[in-house]
Amino acid sequence: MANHLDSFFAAVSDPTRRAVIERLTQGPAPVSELHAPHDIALPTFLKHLKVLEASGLVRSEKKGRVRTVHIEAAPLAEAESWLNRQRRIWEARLDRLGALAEEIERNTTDDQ
Amino acid sequence: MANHLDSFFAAVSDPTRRAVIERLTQGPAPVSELHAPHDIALPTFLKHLKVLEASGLVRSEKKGRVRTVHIEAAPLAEAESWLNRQRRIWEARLDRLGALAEEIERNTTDDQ
DNA sequence: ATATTACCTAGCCATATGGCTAACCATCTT
DNA sequence: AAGATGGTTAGCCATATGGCTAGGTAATAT
Repeated sequence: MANHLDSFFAAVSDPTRRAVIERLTQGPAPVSELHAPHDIALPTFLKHLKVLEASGLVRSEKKGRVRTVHIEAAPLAEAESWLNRQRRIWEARLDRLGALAEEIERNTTDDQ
Repeated sequence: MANHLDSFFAAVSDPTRRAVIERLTQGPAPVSELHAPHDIALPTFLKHLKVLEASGLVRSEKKGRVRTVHIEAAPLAEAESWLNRQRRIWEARLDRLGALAEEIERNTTDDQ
């Protein structure tokens, strides 16, 4: 039952990891470059990368001594789709409520 | 710097809490009804509700002894927007890459 | 007046998370 | 061959998270 969404949303709930994602939308980058702007120790940063990779949001290959990381679009789209679905259901319900309110309004007016 | 997105994504990274959200898109509900389908103790469930409420995804009012919970749309839209933005940037980059590839293709063909 | 219902608080427990340092490869550079 | 660079592993620590039980309180139903 453990959903993709679990690990995706968890991955993206951390500001450091979101920053990495934002950087990676601009194109792939080696670990050291991704690490540079963040004021935390490298091993700590590597943990974040592992979380991202485990969630499927990111992949990486090592060539020589440098590991290059790139973003993976599918999980992003999946999460977006879930949010979109929820919002649409919610809005549809609001519409029905609106229609109901109008109807009540009409009836009430008729009755008077 | 602590972003709204932090607590939102964290809130939504748990399957129990996502289920609650899904239920609430259908309309408001009292705590006991929200709790019913989940096989966990009430106090545990209440913690989940607190997380949701702290993230701004949900609000509730108590009347008599029953507390009614309803969903709040704004944070949902905000998160969706972040995801959407990332995906669009990423896709735009792919398009540029595609154009570049085409151009290279053209030049290579011309040169031969 | 009592019992039931609906929720809340407190407190315990195990595991997960995000941070660190220290030490260790492995690959380039010089 | 030595040194510097880029990444990795191991292990420690504090706090957060998700679960539980036990024991409230306040409102309604009998």
